[in-house]
Amino acid sequence: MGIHERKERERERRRQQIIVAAKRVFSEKGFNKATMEDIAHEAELSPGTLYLYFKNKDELYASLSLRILHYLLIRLEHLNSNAHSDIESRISGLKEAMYDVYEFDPMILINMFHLQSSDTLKNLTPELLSEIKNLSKRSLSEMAKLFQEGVQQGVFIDKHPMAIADTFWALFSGVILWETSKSIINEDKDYLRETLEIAFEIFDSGIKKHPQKSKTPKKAKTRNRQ
Amino acid sequence: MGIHERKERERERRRQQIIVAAKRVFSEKGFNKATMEDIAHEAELSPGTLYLYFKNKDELYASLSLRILHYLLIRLEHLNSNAHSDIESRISGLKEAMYDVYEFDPMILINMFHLQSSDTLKNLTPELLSEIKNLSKRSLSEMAKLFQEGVQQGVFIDKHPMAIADTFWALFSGVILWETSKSIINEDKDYLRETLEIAFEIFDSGIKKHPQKSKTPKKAKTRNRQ
Amino acid sequence: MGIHERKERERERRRQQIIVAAKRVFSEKGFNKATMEDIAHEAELSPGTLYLYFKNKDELYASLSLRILHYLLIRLEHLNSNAHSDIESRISGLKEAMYDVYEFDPMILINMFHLQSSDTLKNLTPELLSEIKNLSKRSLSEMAKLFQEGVQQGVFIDKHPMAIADTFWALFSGVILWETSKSIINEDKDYLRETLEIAFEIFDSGIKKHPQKSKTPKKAKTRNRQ
Amino acid sequence: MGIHERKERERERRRQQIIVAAKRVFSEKGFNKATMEDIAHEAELSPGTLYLYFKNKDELYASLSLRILHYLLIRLEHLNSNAHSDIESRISGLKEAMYDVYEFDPMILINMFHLQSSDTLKNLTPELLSEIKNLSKRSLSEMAKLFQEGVQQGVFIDKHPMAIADTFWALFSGVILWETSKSIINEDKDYLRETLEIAFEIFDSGIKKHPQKSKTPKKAKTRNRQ
DNA sequence: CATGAATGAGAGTTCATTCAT
DNA sequence: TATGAATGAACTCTCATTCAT
Repeated sequence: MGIHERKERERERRRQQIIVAAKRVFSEKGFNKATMEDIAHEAELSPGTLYLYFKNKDELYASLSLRILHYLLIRLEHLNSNAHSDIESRISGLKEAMYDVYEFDPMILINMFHLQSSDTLKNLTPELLSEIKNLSKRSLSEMAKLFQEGVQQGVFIDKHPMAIADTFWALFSGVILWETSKSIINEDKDYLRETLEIAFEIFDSGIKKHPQKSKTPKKAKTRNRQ
Repeated sequence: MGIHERKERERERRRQQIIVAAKRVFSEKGFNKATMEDIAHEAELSPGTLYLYFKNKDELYASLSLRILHYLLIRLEHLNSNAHSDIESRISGLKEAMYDVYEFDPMILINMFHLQSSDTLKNLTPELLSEIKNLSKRSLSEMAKLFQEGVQQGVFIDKHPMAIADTFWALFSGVILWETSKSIINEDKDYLRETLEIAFEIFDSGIKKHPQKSKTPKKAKTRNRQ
Repeated sequence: MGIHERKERERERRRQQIIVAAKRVFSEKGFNKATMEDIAHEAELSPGTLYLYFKNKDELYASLSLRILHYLLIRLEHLNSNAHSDIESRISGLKEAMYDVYEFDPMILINMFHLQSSDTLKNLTPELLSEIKNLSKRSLSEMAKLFQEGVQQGVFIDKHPMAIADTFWALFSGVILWETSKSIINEDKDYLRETLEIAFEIFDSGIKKHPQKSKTPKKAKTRNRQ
Repeated sequence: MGIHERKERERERRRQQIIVAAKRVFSEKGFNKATMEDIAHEAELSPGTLYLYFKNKDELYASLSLRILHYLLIRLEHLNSNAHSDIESRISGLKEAMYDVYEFDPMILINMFHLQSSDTLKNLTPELLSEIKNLSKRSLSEMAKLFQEGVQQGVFIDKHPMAIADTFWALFSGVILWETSKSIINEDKDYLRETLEIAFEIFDSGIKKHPQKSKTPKKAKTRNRQ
């Protein structure tokens, strides 16, 4: 009993040890140029050992994303479980969660965005792939649930909540990738935080119903043009 | 003189021939698994010849982005040159331009977004890198110019136009990457177009000034600053 | 004393357990692709345990042959111990023994033929190697003994009995290897049995003295020529 | 024209250069322990170059057999083309051919016998595999043709010529493998030649019809069946 | 300018073997 | 004695790049 649990714990610790090393190496050398031997060396293990815990390099690479996806999901679930709070404060909770997800591990988050829409995705074990899919889907659903409430309350624009969630997620990932890209090129000040705030502000305002405007103003304007 | 120009033209034609081949191969095999030999074969040239026109694989890879960046810039400049049109229709022209940029070459556009924030960026010749930087910056500036007008006219929220442009670009790239990612995983219907439309709608509405709502407390704050 | 014997017996039982497992794995995966871990798993033991009973993989591999060599030797000794039977029926007993050796374990027999004239042979412990040598030699000697009788009785051709035994053994192994090879390539009907029978028939007839023929006909011919 | 032929010739020369090196390395290190790098080094080429001429190690390994199979086939065809000679002398020509095949390249011949009935066979390109199959089949057929004549003339026993050919080939390969094996183990005198001669003698005599002997009981039996 | 054969470093991965428990 | 996690050397094979022609 105890012995089995201890083994299990140690196994998990080793996995973490490897993941931590992989993160360091990936950050340092870039995701493509890091070798399994580098990671093994960083983890103070032998190359062969890595394969006892991860099927191959891609799986190790992808596993990095799992933790952050888990974290994201937990935060979002927590957000939805506190059902009492009003929509405004929950949206602001959502944004806070996103900041925290970014802080949780910037490198890995970016890595995860890269992972999406790359060939790597296709080489994963079905299990890992479906775990990633599942976590993503559930996280997006949690977001959608949140937006749905606003839509039902008539506060948000009348769009499919899932589409709003997709937009939100796309905006978040887009800002992070683009600002990271800029700071790599320019190596000067990092505008990530500011841009993210502005982006969220625009998004916030954009999903709200603005009675006399939005579509209506267009008509009004159009009328004016005549 | 004439002879020099002809040479120059032929040289440029060869480059294009290679770029076209590279695009085909990258689209087919995925960007990582395409080999220089594949590309040479597709271009009906020998591998060695590729190196007469591109310093290395990364440069060829990155060069693909240049064409699309050029196209983007031209569209945006054109948009701003027709200075008479009102802000609304110019924003809608901007969106149209983005759709066209996507249609221009989806694979390469995604590739370009990947290129951003990847190691590849660091291995480029300074010339190529600065050309990419330059084109990006100019495109973003063109967008900013457009938003700035709205801000000045008091139609758009009172944010730095460059930040709005960054947000817009981030949203655009984020939606494309995320929807592509979803369609790779699920292989079912592609929601790219729909999500992009909703995203733009939200963005549109979000950058507009909506006097009586939501931001009221912030306005208070703003007022205080004065 | 008793305790020592019991230990010895248990040790031997474990060895057999491993050998049985090894046989199964080798048959299934082919001799090269079977791993020590596969075998350990099949034997429901850990990889490390295998090394308590066999010095290394080659030794385990070679040990499989020992059993079949033992079996062969016993059969041959039995054949020679029943000294009363006539030469014809003993030869037919020999052939029967060979069939049975094949049936005893086809995979291992083929494996054994491969083992001969391979590098593996050189990596064995001197003990194991000499045991194999010894068993082979004794088996061949038993065969030779049998042929010798025929030679002494003037029924068989006047050749060194050991050479006849070598020929017999070579014929036997050659047919098995060649027919196996054919059936691997063609995957159609297996002619092993038929070819083996014909081969034995030819051999039978070939080692008999045929007074007026064989060498004599040549002389006859020669005479005719004169 | 000339340029193409020259290239072709040079390509063939390189192939031979590699094959020669492979032969040397295989002989020295044993077929399993020889590495591609060893072979490349021996051929004074780089490892990568080997893969320009052979798909993989197995194919290189198997290609060694092709030359000897070619040689065998040519010898046998030549034997059958001289149709005038009597059966006796043609059989003796066959034996001579076998000796020469052995002399042609002992190592490779043994290698070829090993190749048969091994997993390697299954990993070859279909082309190479079918070339090997084809050459083997044709060689065996040539032998069969030869035996068939003897059968038709009533000089040889009344068996299917293909079965006789199989037996002959099995005997030949069996003797070589067994005698090689013995000489590896004992490192004393090599009896290959002697055993091969005796084996052929026995085979010769064994396939002849010997009217009044040996088979008489069987004939009796046959008669009884009628 | 174009070729394409040759390069050779280096990658991911496997697996026989060891050894602390 | 048995374990099985860890080892790490060694393997095959790839491919961006070069250079003699």
